[in-house]
Parts: sequence; structure tokens; C-alpha cells
Amino acid sequence: MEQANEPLWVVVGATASGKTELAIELCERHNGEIISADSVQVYRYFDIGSGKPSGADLARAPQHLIDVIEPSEPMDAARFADLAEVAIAEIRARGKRPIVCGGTFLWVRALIHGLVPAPPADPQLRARHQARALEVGRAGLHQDLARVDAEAAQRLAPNDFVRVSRALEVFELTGVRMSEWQAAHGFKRVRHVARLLGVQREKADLDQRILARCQGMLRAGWVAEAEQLLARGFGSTRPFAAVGYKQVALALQAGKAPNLAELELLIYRATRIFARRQRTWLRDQPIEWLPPGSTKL
RNA sequence: GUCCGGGUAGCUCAGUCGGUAGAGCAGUGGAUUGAAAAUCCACGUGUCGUCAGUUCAAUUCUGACCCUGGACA
Repeated sequence: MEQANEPLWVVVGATASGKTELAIELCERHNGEIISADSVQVYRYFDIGSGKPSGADLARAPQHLIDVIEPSEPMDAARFADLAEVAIAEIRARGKRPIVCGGTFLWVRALIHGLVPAPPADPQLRARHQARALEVGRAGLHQDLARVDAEAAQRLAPNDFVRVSRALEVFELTGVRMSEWQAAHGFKRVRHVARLLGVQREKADLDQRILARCQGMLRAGWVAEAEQLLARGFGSTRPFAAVGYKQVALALQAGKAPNLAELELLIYRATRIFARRQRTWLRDQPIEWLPPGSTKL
């Protein structure tokens, strides 16, 4: 049984690096259960393209926070942290060890350090920002932000609509500047002492695995899955913006049967770019890097 | 075979009224505080198809040739 103050194990790594396999092995050896930190696998129905664990995987180790959200339901890093908090407590209450595993690193950070105590997204405000940006351009919206929060505006690129809108939203909702919240917060608080375990892999090796995974998913019927999801009206939900689903939706939109070879290439490239961003995120973190297949722990 | 396009960055193409060229995508690096598989930032020398001609100067104009798409035979 896990000691009360033992660190929370967190398995990280790029997409297709083999995080899940490592996490499952750790579960088997250390009486653990997995908490998935994955911003696509949380959604129901988006199965093939998000790489959800197989039945065999689930038989080896329970996984939480997969299939817990409807595609149209609002979901964000803070909500993930809350859900994960509950799951961790439950797992520990059962005398087992929670092991967080996933590639959505903002969510992991939110769990470990918490976020600025600002309110969640306000769809009306965001819609207004969209309209405003259409009218005066993204640079115009950025100027709006500069008028109320010069510091935040200075840090953000005028084109970074998502963050500009959020900073504006936070001020409009609370009267407090985003830059003030962030300065006060600074990810200083530690909600969980974490032990970060990373799956180390050569880039060429990872690229190969990414390609193989894309091919496998397409062969497993990804296009048909996406077609059904579109038919059910999920076309404009969050997970359809995810790597791969976006490309498949685009190909289907084009009308005729998608060119699978071309689609495979597009998804492979988008996934590599994603993996690169993940690498950047993890770069300077205090991670214990383990070679794939390591059984050290 | 004839006629008309086109051959410029890894790919798709723009452009230079003659002064050796630039976008998108790809690639590489970076940022990341309730959209994060999202969003954004930075980085661009390449025999401008080949050979010759005109010119101070040709990727740009002219000619021939090669390749390629279409139309006509």
C-alpha cells in the first residue's frame, strides 16, 4: 500500500512513445491504477483515433478518466484536475497506487500545481471576442486587451487569439488582470509531490512508431468511425479538432471517398508536429527518463 | 506530328515591364495558467529545365533542344 506522503507517479512522454505500456507495467508491479491525462480519450465515442486502451490493456490495469465526457460537454484543464483529484482519492482509499499517465501536459500541470483561481470559460464572451476579431482583426482584439492589461498583452502575440481572448475574458469576468493572477500564482503551490517518469525514445524510432500507429488506426476503421461521429452531429465538437480527426473530417468534407494514402501522410505529419510540441514542453522538466521496456521500478 | 500552356525552395505555386527571387505547406527550434491532440512565435541561397544568342547585365527577351499537361491530327 502506498504511503500517504509518497509522491504521485506521473508517466509522461511523446505520443506513441509507449507511455501507456509503461504505466500498465507499473500498475501490475505496484498494485496501481491509471489515471489518464488525455484531452481526447476523455470523450466518449472518439475511440480509434484517440488510441484508447484495448480490452486486454484494461484487463491488466484499470484506467480512469477515459470516456467520461460527452463530446459536446465543456471540458478543460481545471475540470480534469478536479476529476483526477477524486479518482486519486478513491484509488488510495482502495489501498492502491494511482499512476497518472498522459500526454496533455497542461492538464498534468493543473493537477500538480493548480491553476489561477479565475472562472472557467464564458461561451458568450468568447463568441463576442470572435465577432470582435472579425470586425477589427486579431490585432484589434489584442489592443483591447492592452487597454486593460498591458502586461498580458505584451506577453502575448497579437495573433494568439486563444490566449488573448482568455486574458480579456478573465478581466471582464473578474475585474482582475490575468497578468496579476498569474504573477500571484506562478505554479508555486504543489498540490501533489510528483515523480515524473518519462519514456525516452530516439526521434527516428518515435517517427516510425507514429507512422505505424497512424496506419494501424486507419486500418482499424478510423475513417468509418469519424463518418459516424459526423453523422451524429459531433462535427464541431472539441475532439474533432484533435490531430487526425481534423484531417479525416476535412477529407470527408471534400465529398468523395478520401485518398487513404494521402490522409495517412497528412495525419502522420500532424502527429509528428504534435510530438515535437510535446518534446518542447517536457524539455526542461525534472523527469526520470527511462528507456523503453525498462523494468527498473 | 502540329498548336497552346507549363518547367522557379523537399511539395504546390507567385514573381522579376532585364539589375541573380518569395508565399503557403513540409522541416527545425521555441512559447504554453479552464480551447492544450488547441493556439501562437521564429528560422527561406535555390545550377529560376539545358545550351546558345542579344545585352554592361538574362531566371526574365530571342532561338534551338529536353521534359511535362492539354487540344487537334
